This record gives sequence, structure tokens and C-alpha cells, in this order.
Amino acid sequence: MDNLQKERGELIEFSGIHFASTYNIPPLAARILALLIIDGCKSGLTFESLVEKLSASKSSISTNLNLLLKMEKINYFTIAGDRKKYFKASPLSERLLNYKKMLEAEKFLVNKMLHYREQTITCPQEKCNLENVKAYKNHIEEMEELFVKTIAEFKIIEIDNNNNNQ
Amino acid sequence: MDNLQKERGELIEFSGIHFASTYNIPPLAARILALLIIDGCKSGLTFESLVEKLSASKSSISTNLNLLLKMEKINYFTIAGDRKKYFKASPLSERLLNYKKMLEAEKFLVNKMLHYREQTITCPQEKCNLENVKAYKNHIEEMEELFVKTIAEFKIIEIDNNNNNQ
DNA sequence: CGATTGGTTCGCAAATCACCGAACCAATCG
DNA sequence: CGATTGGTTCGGTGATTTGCGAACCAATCG
Repeated sequence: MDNLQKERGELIEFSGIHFASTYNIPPLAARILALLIIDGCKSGLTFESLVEKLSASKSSISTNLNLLLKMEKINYFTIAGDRKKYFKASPLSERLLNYKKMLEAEKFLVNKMLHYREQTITCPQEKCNLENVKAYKNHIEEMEELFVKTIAEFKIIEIDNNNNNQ
Repeated sequence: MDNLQKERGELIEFSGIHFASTYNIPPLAARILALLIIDGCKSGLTFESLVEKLSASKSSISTNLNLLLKMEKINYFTIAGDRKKYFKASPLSERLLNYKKMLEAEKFLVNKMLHYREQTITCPQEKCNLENVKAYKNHIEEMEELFVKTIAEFKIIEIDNNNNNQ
């Protein structure tokens, strides 16, 4: 019981650090995201509860919530006759999309590199280098395929889950 | 000819931005890395030439070179009877390793999350959530396999290339 | 109407970062 | 030996980031 609380604390802390560095977001935004993933999965968390749980100011919570919304890392829903917004983390499939975007950036770069290299081959060593870049590009494309496949699978699971819970 | 120079410039600029954000390194470090990938692939670049080409101070170049060395994004070799160090970007397989590390961090997180969730199931919706996380974990493991496979393939190509060029 | 609630916006202050110049060190050269 | 070369270390500074409080706004309540 007490142990579970400790586990929860560590989970939030670690998630926070992880999100801050991989998504390049401020620490508080990362902590909000972590909290929404861990505690907000059922019914979402309100603005107020985030202010309390993270003991941060209203302004900081507001700014960082809007940042996360714009990044589509979170979303919110409302209840009729209730002025509050209930925030939730985006489904896991969104997280996969993020990695996919990183791959796309890498692919774009590799393509540019390839185009440049093709025009500047002057010695056998550079030819090897070219082959290397081509192999790297191949790998990225393989990864991309796997991603597209998995994201599709995932979306189905998530829709299914949603239907079961309504 | 002139066009090629323009392409080179754009390539360096874009690579710089990409590396700075995906590796979380200072702009200058990112530009050094970009330059080493594009110009340094043959015979490496010296400290001096980096200072000139990037028109940065010796101290900044020194600091950022050491950062990149520590991160294993670059390496250097020396030539007998020459005090200079020749810096090169690490082979592409190193870049794959970086993505693998990110996956590992994500896996670690998901495992923690899973362990916590298993202890806190109280309603059917949470059960769905658990299934979701498990599916996500599966995906990560699939990706990891693909990585291990490709990195191995890559290492072979690289060793091969090296032998051909000696 | 005024009071309350839920949330935003706007400076501002503290902390951190990125880069610089100058002084410095260690190895080699003449 | 002193001069030069290749590179490091240190203190500082301007720019950026992160979070805060206070004032504010818009919607609802009594």
C-alpha cells in the first residue's frame, strides 16, 4: 500500500524526466503529461487538481496545458452543465506517431545527404560511404513500414476499447 | 557547381537543426557534427579547420568537440609525426544505437507502468488500458528486434568497407 | 446587479545556457 | 633556451527558458 505510493511517485518522476528530454518540453509540462497518463486515464483530471497535485501556479499550469494540447500530447473533454475541462493524455497511438515523425525527419535528411553525395563522388572510399547511406535509408524505410503497420493495429484496439466502455 | 555549394549549405543547416533537437545538444555542437558528416567523411577535419569553417572561438569548438566525443557521436585519429587530431563523425551504426537507447528508455518506462497498472486494476476500463499498454510493449519489442538485426548487418558492411579502403 | 469560478495573459525574476576572450598548459621546433 | 602550435580551462556576459503573481476576462450563480 505504502509501497504502491512510492512506486507511483517514482513512476511520475521518471516519466517526467523521460518526456522532458525526448519531447523537448519544460519540466512542468512533462510532469503534467506523466500525471495525466498515470492518474488521468479513467476520467481525466481538472485544471484545479493539476494545480494542487503539482503544487504549481495557475498560470504555469495553463501555459503548459496549452502547450501539450497544441502538441496533441493531451486532449480534454467537457461534461454538460459543468464548466470544467477534464484533461486526459492522448492514446498511446499518438505516442507512436511522434516516433514516426522523428523517422520522417531522419529520412528527409538522409535523402538530402544521398542526393548531395551522388554528385560528389570522387574516390572509391566515397563510393563506400554512399553505399552506407543507402543501407541506412533502407533501414529507415523498414522501420517506417513497421510503424505504419503497428499504428494501424493500435488504432483498432483503441477504438474497440472505447466501444466496450461506453 | 554553384548550385552544389548551395545544396551543401542547406544540408548543413538542416542537419544542424535536426541534430540539435533530436540529440539535445547546443547549436554549435550540432553544426560541428553536421560538418563532420558532410566534409569529414574522407580524412577527417582538424580543430583549426572547424574553428575557421564555423567561425567560432577555439574554446567553444573545444568544449563542443569534447561533448560530442563523450556522447560517442564523433571520434578522432592521429597521424604519426603530426600533433593534430583529425575528427570524424562516428559511423552510421552509432546513430542507430542512439535510437535503440531511446527505445530502451521507453521500454523501461512501459515496464514500470505495466507493473503499477497490474496492481491497481479496479474497473473494466482500466483492464482495457492495461491491454493497451501490453500491446504497446509488444510493439517496442518488435522494434528492438528490428534494430538489433539491422545494427548487426550494418556493422558487417562497415567493417567490409574499412577493409576495402586500407 | 455583485460575487464566484475556471482559466488566460502579461510582465518579471531566477536560473540556466551558449558562446566568447584571455590566460594557460604541454609538446615540439629551431 | 625561447617561440610556436594544438588544445584546454576559467570567468564572464548576453540571450533564453521556466515558472510565478497579479491583473484580467468571460461565464455562471444568487
